[in-house]
Amino acid sequence: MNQKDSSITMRTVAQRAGVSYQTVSRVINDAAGVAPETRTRVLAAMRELGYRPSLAARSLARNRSEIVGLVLPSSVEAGFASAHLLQVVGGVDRGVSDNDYTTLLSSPKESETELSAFRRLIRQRTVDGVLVEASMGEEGVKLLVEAGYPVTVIGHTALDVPSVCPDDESGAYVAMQHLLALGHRRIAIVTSGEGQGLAVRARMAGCERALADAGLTLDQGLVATGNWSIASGRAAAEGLLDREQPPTAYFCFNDSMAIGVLQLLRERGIDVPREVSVAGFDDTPPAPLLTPPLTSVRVFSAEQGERAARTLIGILRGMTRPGAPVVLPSQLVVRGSTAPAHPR
Amino acid sequence: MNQKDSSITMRTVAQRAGVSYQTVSRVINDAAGVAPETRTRVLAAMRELGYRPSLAARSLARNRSEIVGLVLPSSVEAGFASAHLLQVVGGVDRGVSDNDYTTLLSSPKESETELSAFRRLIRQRTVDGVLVEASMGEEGVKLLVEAGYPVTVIGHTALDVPSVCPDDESGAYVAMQHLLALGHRRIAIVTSGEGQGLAVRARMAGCERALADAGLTLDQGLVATGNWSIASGRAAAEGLLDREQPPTAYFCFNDSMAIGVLQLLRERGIDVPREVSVAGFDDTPPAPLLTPPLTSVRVFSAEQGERAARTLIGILRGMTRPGAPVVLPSQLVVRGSTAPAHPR
DNA sequence: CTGAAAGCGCTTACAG
DNA sequence: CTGAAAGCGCTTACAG
Repeated sequence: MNQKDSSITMRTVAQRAGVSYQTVSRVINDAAGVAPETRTRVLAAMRELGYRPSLAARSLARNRSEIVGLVLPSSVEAGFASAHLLQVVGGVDRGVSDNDYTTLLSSPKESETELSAFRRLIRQRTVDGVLVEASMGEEGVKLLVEAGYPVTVIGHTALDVPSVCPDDESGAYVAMQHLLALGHRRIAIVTSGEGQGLAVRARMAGCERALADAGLTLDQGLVATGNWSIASGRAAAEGLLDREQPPTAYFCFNDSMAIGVLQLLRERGIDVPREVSVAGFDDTPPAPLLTPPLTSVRVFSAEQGERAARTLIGILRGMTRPGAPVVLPSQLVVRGSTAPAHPR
Repeated sequence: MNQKDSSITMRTVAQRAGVSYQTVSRVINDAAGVAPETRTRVLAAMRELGYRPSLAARSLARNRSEIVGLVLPSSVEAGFASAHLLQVVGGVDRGVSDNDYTTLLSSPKESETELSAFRRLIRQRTVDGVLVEASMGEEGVKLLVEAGYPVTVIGHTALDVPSVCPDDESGAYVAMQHLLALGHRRIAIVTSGEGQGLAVRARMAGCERALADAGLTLDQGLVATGNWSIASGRAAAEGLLDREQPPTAYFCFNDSMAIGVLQLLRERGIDVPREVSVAGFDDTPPAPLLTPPLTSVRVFSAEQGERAARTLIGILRGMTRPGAPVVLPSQLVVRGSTAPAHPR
């Protein structure tokens, strides 16, 4: 039997319960003013018939769908980011479905610009609001806002829309403090010039605060700029090793660049962590598997997604006012790649 | 201006174009029998007004939504699988949106059973068909089929539903052949007893075929059974090392177990690949980063998702008959963890 | 080739 | 507390 298009509608239920179908609607929507006895009868009829309301009809009548869009970068070249993105997806879906909403996916087609994912969502008119992963950029967010959609960003944004982001500043602060506490004084910072500008700035601020707390200031000569890739981490290390006084520790703003640093140090015969310490950021799945296992800053991606979903739905329901960014704590995971500074 | 609930409906467009709104409908649906001149006028009106049809209304009237569901395991503990799953998501979304469908996500809430993801989808009645990732199991697929939904499985299934799966048999065959060609004769196989039964069987069959081609047969004493985890890989290696004639190579049915094997061999001071070779399966992101980089069998997850999406939509459109499983080729990626057998 | 009618399955005021 | 009416924005036969 094909239950799917079984024409068990509100009418069927109403007949069986001996009421009008409007009353069935009331029961479904928990509207006040239904006699308890009637309600019971209707609920029984619904159960017996296996009635399931049509979302399409409901959406049409109410002018909302209880579906939220989720815009993500295309996964094709996600690489390491995959763990983060998938956690975000999982967290979002949890937050969304716990609130009896549903998640509609939208990522850009390869053949099109990144904005296509946003345009498709707008064109379809099927979602009530949209969650946007920060690396999708801000143009699309603007389009959504102009089109009248409530939006929540998962990650950092400079726009005036609600967002849920990790505490990059204190994550970097704690990592830097860790290296300082191990006695390191020449700590290289491997940052990136591409994308994620706000996160980079926050991390840098955390570094400077830790240095300041230790009575030090940032030595620009120890700052190298990569592009998040392993290769750029290698290049950064290569440049820094040429210094008269090479660093005794490297703090990289993501794990990939830390991996590049580790690779180059190994090739140069420099032992980590005995001679030099290395720390990363993001705590990606490979981190614990490297040789040595990588000390890194963990961000809670699933929690970010879930909080963002709850925030958005709160706004959709008129229960929350859009407010300041929600900042979730990050956490330093200490592993074998960091150790006390080599006594000179 | 809030474009979202702008009441630009078919009526508005019709007025502007000076036709009835049914004619607008015809134009939108590319129905035959509209005067070219009229069509042009309607299209112009649509563009000028920025008209976007309501998916909800259309779904209600046509009794289909052009939305497909995607059921995935919850990502909370996905770990390495995350790369595979995210690739699947990306591939699915590509295949789906290229066909002007949309992807609705459904993964089980933590608090509920795995079946909840399926039940929610069925209850909501909002999708036309469903894509199911194989690790979700077969119970849910049965529920969907009973409820009348066309289903396509991404991965292996014993059920009689369309599916798209990797060629595990030939992947394992090629990996085994690679080890044999390197001169290995005592090759341990580290398999798993949990889940993925069909994939395991296919991989085992591939191993046996490679052995047979080399005039050998499978030595059951060299088969160890883990549970996909790193720890179980370690345990497997530990057991095998105790043999009088320990293996000279390990072929593990996933990368995690291969990582466990690598870890244990290192602790025992056994050099990979000089003394012993190790190969994995799945080619997860950490594989190239290990010490030594891991030889592994790559499966094309994004392609699986995309093909599955196209298959399902073909069926929904009545253009494809559900047929035999689509089998996508796998590929051996040779890296530093495999080398010629140590001459005795 | 185009218009008028009926209906998809709900919700939302409006009476009573 | 419950029913009858109108409408959400489309599609689908049915006339002409």
